[in-house]
Amino acid sequence: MVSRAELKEELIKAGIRPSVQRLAIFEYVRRSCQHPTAEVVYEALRDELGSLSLTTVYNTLKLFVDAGLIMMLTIDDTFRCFDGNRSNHAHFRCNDCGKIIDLGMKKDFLSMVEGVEGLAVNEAQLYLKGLCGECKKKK
Amino acid sequence: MVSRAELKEELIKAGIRPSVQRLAIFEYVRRSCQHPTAEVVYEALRDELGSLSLTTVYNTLKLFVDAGLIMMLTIDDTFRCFDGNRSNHAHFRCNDCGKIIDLGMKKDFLSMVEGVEGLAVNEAQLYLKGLCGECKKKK
DNA sequence: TTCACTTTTGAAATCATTGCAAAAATATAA
DNA sequence: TTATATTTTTGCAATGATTTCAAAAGTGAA
Repeated sequence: MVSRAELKEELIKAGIRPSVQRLAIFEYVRRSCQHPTAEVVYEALRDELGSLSLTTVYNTLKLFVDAGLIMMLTIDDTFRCFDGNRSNHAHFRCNDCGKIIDLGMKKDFLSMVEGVEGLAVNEAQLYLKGLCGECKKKK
Repeated sequence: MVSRAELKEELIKAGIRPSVQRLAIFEYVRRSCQHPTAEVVYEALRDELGSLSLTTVYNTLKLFVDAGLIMMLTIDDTFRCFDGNRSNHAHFRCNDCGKIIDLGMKKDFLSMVEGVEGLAVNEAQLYLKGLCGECKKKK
């Protein structure tokens, strides 16, 4: 697991001062295997930090996204969630239980897209939707 | 171009009664080469129809999405827009001018994703973001 | 310590979307 | 046709995630 010191270093490298709140939020999102919303991050850290403002969580997550440290997912149109996993991966959302699953993705998947010449692509998100294994069985 | 009669037939086949509003909204989204929001559809059709409610536009677009007739895009996290193009395609959004561009996509792009076994995938959206040709030049 | 700058905070505002119940339109039955 | 049932549309109010804003707290430099 990535140490807190390494995460701190990473923030500094990105030109972000590692305040207590920022480091805690960064750590939480990076280590989470779920895909937390701002609200979830807030609920999880408010006690640990003694005090925390939801506004800070929103601002900080936006700061990280702009710096390219984490990703914002819009796979579910009713809420935004965040992903600290920086490997090349796709996302699957179950339409029944709402679960979001990470899926591996080959590096050259952009070769599947026609017409990218002339565009400067610097972010790619592949969203798959349907039924997960368990929900498929239930039906 | 698809005729109005064909569009009407398509609604009926999907089990949707082709009211005046529904047909107009369906026609608009299907024929648009842009990716209109509910608001844009509303502004475009309110005069043509004499009267129209924004609520109707929202309800109707949802109806079409649920029936699989059109797609809802969440590529821009600040608004939802709709796409009546039913070919297999990806979307690129320019971070500078906000333009959304359709890109062709090969049919077997799912072969690039690992771990889809066991999942029933029935929708896929590939979102690319970056700078379009014009905005790249400007910089 | 003082000063300038950055970060956090909470309350209020925003705004896209939805809920709801009445009105209008349309289909069905008699 | 007329009466009745069902579907669709409408406008307004409510919702709720996200942002704005200005004040308070924290931090680093001199």
